[in-house]
Amino acid sequence: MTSVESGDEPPWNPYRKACPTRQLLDRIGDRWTVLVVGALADGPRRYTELARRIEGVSQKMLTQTLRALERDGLVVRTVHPVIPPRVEYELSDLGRSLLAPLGALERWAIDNIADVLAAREDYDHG
Amino acid sequence: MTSVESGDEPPWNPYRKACPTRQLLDRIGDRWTVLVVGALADGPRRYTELARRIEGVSQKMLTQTLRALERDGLVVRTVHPVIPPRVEYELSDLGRSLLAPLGALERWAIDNIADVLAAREDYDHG
DNA sequence: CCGCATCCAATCCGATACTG
DNA sequence: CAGTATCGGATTGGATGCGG
Repeated sequence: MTSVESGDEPPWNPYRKACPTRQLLDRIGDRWTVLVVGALADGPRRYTELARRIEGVSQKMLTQTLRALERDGLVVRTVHPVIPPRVEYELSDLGRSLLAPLGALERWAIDNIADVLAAREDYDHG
Repeated sequence: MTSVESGDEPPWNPYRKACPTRQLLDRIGDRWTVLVVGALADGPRRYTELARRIEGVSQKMLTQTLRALERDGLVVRTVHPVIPPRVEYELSDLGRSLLAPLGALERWAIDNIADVLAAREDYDHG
């Protein structure tokens, strides 16, 4: 239990649990968050639309992910009081501002996936 | 740069399991990968040095994360045959190229964490 | 149409003990 | 110093059924 943590470390130190980067990573780290944000990039979508568009997501995880995004102010949920219910989700300004860094990551993935797969092949066989 | 397509869908569709973005997210999605990469940003580090620097990581997870990064060609592991053993880890060129998009994400986190926390507060109390 | 509740299997991960 | 091996609690997440 030797605490290396000196009580006055800067809050952005990524090794502290309360740091922004850590919190963001905890949010986008899960399997679905980034996919949902991406699916909302083009504009508002209905619940069923998202479920159909994001291959493999279960109702449970889609709902859970949308709630978490809504809670963090990244997604706005609008309920239209009609029958049958119509619920639309769209990115907030904050949510849209996340698209740029996410896009950079996607760009990296596309540009470098071949190298990564090749390295994996080498590692497993060599 | 060869594509990894299988079937008729485009390889960059993030909803396909084999897509680069999905694979990258699976890699950086876990709790420790990004922290380890960050801890190696300044140069080579020894195993124990990393363990000490990354607060809260267990031996098991540190080793596991380093192996995964090595397998993907993002980290280079060098064993110096001396007693006691000396093992150094450092980012490869590929690994270093990941620092930019990761940095963009970190900047977003720092710039927007306050808004996220405020939204959370609203959601929980309102 | 939207989404919550429950069950349950799979996985993750920290703790602990041991090794060259 | 730099790991490996194993156990068990905690978490994740899919499947299913129900409710507004």
